[in-house]
Amino acid sequence: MTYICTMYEKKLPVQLECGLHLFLEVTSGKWKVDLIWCIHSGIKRPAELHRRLPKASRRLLNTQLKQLTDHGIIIKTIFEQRPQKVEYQLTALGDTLIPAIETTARWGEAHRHILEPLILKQSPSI
Amino acid sequence: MTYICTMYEKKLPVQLECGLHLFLEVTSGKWKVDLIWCIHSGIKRPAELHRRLPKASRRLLNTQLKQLTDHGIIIKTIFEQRPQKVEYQLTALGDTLIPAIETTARWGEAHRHILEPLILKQSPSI
DNA sequence: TCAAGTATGGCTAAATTCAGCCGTATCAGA
DNA sequence: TCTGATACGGCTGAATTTAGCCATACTTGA
Repeated sequence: MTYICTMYEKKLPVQLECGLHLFLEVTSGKWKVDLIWCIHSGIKRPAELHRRLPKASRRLLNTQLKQLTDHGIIIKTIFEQRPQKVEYQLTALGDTLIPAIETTARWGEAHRHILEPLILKQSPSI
Repeated sequence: MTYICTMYEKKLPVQLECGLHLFLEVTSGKWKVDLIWCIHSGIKRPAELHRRLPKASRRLLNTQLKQLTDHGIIIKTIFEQRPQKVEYQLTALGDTLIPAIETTARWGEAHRHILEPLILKQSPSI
């Protein structure tokens, strides 16, 4: 078995019946939505994205940027100048994702006062 | 360390800055959206839900139903008759989730023709 | 009594995602 | 030449989620 770039060959089938599964397949990943949002906001370069999301490891950001690229959400442009320069931007498909993200984000904000304590409870002790 | 019901005590902090993280925190889970949708459609009892989602193990369905309950999305009613009977239904909060789910599902369906081949590619071989 | 339906959870291992260390390469400026 | 900036990915192990086997307890009907 040969892997590229720490990518994992899926052994269990992916669920794609419902459109929402497609949405989750694209957006699930610790920093993916943040990356989409940053790029949408004009933050284009890898180092710049990492400065904006300092809690993420550069390693994982690269991995997820690669996945978003593979899923057609963003596009990577490599400027073959010296020194090398890279920029990401949303594709047309990525642009269509923005309103959907805004909808779910508004839902979360509207119910944050209820959700936050419930999520943080997570009953760790007995 | 004592756990209940195979629940896992989280060791890494949860991200809740953005409202979308709240949405994902609630909906991420292999069968959660399906469960929400089935319950929304009037399928209320555990065995009935399992028949509708035969590819899911009853074990995992129970776990995710418990999490949805803990997050205030559904409510569990136990009828103390013989034999015991259980019914789930959406809470008021759960009801508000439906339009958000519909939005993302519509996004997925609208772009399925592009997304599906890209997701299935997942370059497993070199 | 035996099967089959209801409901539930303990347990182990597999699958998957994430964290973090370290190494590579190129280029600019002190 | 040393430092720091750009960019990238191999590798290991921890954290987390999911799969699947098996056991429990109750009730109804054959």
